[in-house]
Amino acid sequence: MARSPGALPKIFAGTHTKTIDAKGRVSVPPDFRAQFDNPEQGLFVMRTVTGDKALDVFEPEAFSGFVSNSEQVFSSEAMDSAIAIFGSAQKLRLDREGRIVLPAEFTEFAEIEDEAYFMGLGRHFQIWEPSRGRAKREEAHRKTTLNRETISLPLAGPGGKVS
Amino acid sequence: MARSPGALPKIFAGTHTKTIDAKGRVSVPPDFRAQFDNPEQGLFVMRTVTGDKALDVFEPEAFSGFVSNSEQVFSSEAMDSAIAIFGSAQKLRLDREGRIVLPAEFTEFAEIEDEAYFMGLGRHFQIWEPSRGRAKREEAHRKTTLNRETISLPLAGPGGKVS
DNA sequence: TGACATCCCAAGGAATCCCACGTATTCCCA
DNA sequence: TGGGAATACGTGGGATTCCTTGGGATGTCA
Repeated sequence: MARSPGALPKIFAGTHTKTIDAKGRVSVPPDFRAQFDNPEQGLFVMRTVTGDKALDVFEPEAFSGFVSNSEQVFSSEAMDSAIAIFGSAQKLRLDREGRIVLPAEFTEFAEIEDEAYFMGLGRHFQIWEPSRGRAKREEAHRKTTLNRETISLPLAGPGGKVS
Repeated sequence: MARSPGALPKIFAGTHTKTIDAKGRVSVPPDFRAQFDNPEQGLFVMRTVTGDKALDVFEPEAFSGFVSNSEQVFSSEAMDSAIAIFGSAQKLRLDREGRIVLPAEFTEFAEIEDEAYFMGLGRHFQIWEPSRGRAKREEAHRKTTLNRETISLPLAGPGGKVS
């Protein structure tokens, strides 16, 4: 779905805490839903590979970017990343109210119980157990403050648009 | 089979454990079946060549890609690959309920008994003996977490290279 | 003709979808 | 600036669909 020229790229930003009901359903934050190109095509959820107990969530279009990189079916290295990515990912559909059901596999991995913490990360977002997610956010803010001189943040202005 | 421009590529993702009944039948996960272009054309199953005790499963369309890659019939290397791939591959049909019967040759190779562990890998998927498959997945996740800095994960999203 | 494999049909269970209500927020107008 | 109304959001439950599992019937090969 090509964006019209000049339009702003989608951005997932901010954090939202949502409760999980008895059936395991969670409302995806409206702010995030508004960014989806095709809400009816669902979302891909996977366990992060950063060592955190969190879940990465992508739109299908973004997630499909992983496919091209794993063409070499018979290389063990490519196999490992393919298993880590696709083996742990699942496509979730949203109901009419914009809710998803997190499979037990994911809630167990992220140690999520009755609340989910949504955290926007620009092109995609994550889901955390609330206290863990909040702690991560504070820590990241502290680290970035300390290292601000050495890391390069592409804070380019409106001129630096995405390809 | 050219996909219409802009359409999303099919993706096999996630893992599913399925029981094998007394007749040797296994339900292919609905998530996977939904991806098939032509379910009535069956699937190609082969033993992996990665050293794992697992089975690779392809759609006919994807599997036919191996044919062009093995044109040089008279090189001994190509011969070996051709034998490894086509010699061990078998076409399986799905019944009306989406079940397949795994020939003894395959269940013996993968040491599968009464349960099959389906693991999506993007363009195709694999079948494992459950405990072995789960272990593989955990190991792959661990390795990928450790090596995430050196391997290229296109976390950039759609803006990255596919304009 | 017998044994085996494959196909077809039926029923139970579980997950999903859809609809309706209560609440909170926002927008508009006085 | 305050109040009222309309909209959007969250929540819960009921109904429907899908999936799984098992068994029987048909066709095939030895």
